[in-house]
Amino acid sequence: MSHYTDPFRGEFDSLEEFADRVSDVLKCPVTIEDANHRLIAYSAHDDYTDPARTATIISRRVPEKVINSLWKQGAIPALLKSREPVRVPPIHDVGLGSRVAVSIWKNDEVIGFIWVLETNRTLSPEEMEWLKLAAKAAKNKVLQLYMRKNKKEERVQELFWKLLTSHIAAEDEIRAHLAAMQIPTAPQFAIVVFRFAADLTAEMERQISYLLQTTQQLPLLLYTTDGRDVILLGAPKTDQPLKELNAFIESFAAKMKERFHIHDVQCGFGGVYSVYRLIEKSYREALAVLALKEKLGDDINGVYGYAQLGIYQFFDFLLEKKRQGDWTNLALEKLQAYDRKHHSDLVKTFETFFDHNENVQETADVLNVHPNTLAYRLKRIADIAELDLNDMNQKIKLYIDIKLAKYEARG
Amino acid sequence: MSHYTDPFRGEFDSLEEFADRVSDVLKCPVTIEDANHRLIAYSAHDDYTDPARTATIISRRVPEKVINSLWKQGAIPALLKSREPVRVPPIHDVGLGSRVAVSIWKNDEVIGFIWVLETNRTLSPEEMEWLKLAAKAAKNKVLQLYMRKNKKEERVQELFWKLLTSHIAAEDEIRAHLAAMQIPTAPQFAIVVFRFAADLTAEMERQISYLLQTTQQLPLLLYTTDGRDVILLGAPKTDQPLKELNAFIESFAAKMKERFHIHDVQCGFGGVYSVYRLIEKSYREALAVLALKEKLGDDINGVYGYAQLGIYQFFDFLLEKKRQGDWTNLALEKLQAYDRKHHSDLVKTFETFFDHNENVQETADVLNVHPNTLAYRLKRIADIAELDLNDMNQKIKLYIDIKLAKYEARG
DNA sequence: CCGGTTTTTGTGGATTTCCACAAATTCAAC
DNA sequence: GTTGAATTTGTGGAAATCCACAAAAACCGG
Repeated sequence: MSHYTDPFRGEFDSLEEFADRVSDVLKCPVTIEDANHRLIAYSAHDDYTDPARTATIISRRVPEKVINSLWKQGAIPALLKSREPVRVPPIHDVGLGSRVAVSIWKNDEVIGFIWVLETNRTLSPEEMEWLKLAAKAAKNKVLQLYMRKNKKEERVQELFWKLLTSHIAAEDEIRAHLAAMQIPTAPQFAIVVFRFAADLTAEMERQISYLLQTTQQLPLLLYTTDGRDVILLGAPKTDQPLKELNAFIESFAAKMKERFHIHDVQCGFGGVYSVYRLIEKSYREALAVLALKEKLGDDINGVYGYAQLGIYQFFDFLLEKKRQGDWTNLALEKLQAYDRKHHSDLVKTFETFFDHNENVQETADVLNVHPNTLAYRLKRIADIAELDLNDMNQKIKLYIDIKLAKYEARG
Repeated sequence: MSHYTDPFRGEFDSLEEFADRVSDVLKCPVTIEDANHRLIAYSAHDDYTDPARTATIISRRVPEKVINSLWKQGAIPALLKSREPVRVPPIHDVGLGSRVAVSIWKNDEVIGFIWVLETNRTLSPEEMEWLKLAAKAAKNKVLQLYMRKNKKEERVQELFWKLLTSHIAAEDEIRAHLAAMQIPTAPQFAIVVFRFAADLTAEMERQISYLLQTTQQLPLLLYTTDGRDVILLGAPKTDQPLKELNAFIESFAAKMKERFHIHDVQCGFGGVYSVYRLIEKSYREALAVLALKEKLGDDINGVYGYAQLGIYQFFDFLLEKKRQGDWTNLALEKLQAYDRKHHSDLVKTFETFFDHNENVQETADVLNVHPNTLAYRLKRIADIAELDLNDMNQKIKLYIDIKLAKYEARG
């Protein structure tokens, strides 16, 4: 291949025009995506496209399950490593026909992809080389798009921070701002905060941003970072927002781990509200979850939502009162005294029992004792602490005091 | 009987001497008690006494069960009504032989009793008249005793109020004061407060005092009144002080009702402590129980001890926070919204379920529904409120918030 | 009034709890 | 060490819970 045969020389008005040109040259449908698999342009006059391409064009982004399978299959990792074109065999599960892709680079960074759908032909090695040229030719156009986006992004971030810090009080004004920036309104939303082990590097930010952009589980309205935190405004769309948020977090964490080998991610989210004025509150609550996780560790493992913190929501408050003095639980003190004297584990037994929803079997398993042993200990606890095991109220108080004591010891 | 045959004329050095005299005249063992059945004097040279009398002399008070049976049998009510001697047939259950008694009066008030044990003879009508004379003759001596007691009583009350209001801080000083007044120290104690419907009348005070003095279930170290409150310093003697206190209260209230027809008695007691400095705290806690009872009514029926208040202990505190704002429970709000819209009772269902210790059967009975209905509703609650029914923590939070809402509505 | 949804009640069976009692084991104090 | 008390484990049967599924009843919007 000699340089004077480059078919992508010259100027193109738009990336659409460019896509059509590539399509003409290779005689295949062509799609151009940005680094986050959002559709930038696609060739128009194509006779055949597979379901995956159709879905991509309709929703202006690559469906998440397609992205997932391309990660699993290895195509995306390969494209992120090398400038060479990659051929992907058909993946029928997700409606992918056979295709060839190449990544678009700027310096050491991938800023987009060109996908060529091999409808009823296979690209020759020479055509593969042409594709590489196409990727180089696309670079500047894609970059321009980036610049424009970044400028807008900056303004959006500024707005987001104003919302997070309650700088705009009037609901109408907030709505006006959001509309001006083309940010859709949502009937309900919550702030989600991911906290990483260390301050975010540019590399990590790119990876996180990539994951967030490609995730379609939870609509994300806004996004920013702060030190080691990533802050999101998520907008659950079902009437079970907590479940949705939890699922999103789990899957995000899992993907961070398996795709980028980043393990140490904590997460919390605040209350789900429908008034934008409460964004700041949701943010505070998300931070409260993270602060509690730091302290309580195991006790609230797997809990991300402020709403699911349960009694821990007001622990700081109770602790304050406890420190003021006049907060005693004689029952607990007696149990502790007994434990100390007889090297027993009554307090822990009770705590575990409640941690496991008063389920005898489960608790006995966790403690490695016979269920009857557990029953015996509970009766013993009732005697020693003068606790009526049929009185939920008293049991709750003891449980809270046990947790509070732990909390106090740490906090 | 002519007046010049009165065998109890003249002076007696002491009540003991007087008792001996009566015993000589009637040829029977004689016991003199004050209005509260405390032993004042008894005749010495008796050949035979029944177990009840022995016990009375040993412990310097009439055993409670003897008093109880004399109330039931009717002797004491009769003695309180009339100045005539009363004959009591043997009550073997409590070791009482046949005896005759007469009350000692001052104006319209009974200030003591003379008991004559009919060992192996029966008093003749004439002797019965002599007994009446004996009662009259005893009056002044008994009164003197009262005066002395009252003076001491005043000083003791003053001390008690100092303790209740934390006017003496040093433990040693408190002990010294108590010792100076012959008040025994106790390893543990708590303040008990009975609150009546209206300010106490002299009449009621006498009745209450009577009951307290004759009660031997719970050792009472100190006693005073304040408006409609009766304040006690009780000293439980077992290692299950709460049970002891509860039993005492139940029995006190029952006796107030059946003997004096006083129904409207509320009661609360504070924490059980072993340091006198904490008397004031226990008092505050007892008052807190009463205040909560006023507000919560049914919710803490049958609860008297501060320790058994459970979560209500910190309800005032939480309410304060709630009123400051930023206290929301979306789960509860959703349930309430659902209830309003569908005229259902999900919130009440959950509350009742927890009130009854998560017992399905019991709750279903109380709500008059099929157990499966309850199960269905709970599942519904879990869906609507996005509540994990296996997570005690979340359930507790919801329960607290439900109670808190009720509490707020009232308080 | 209809048709569909929600709610209540019913049935049956596997599993779990509850309870009382007994045997085995551990612990502590003398 | 021995002894007695406290603790753990075991057994068995009655009762309760859990679960899935189905029929009946109540409710609601058009």
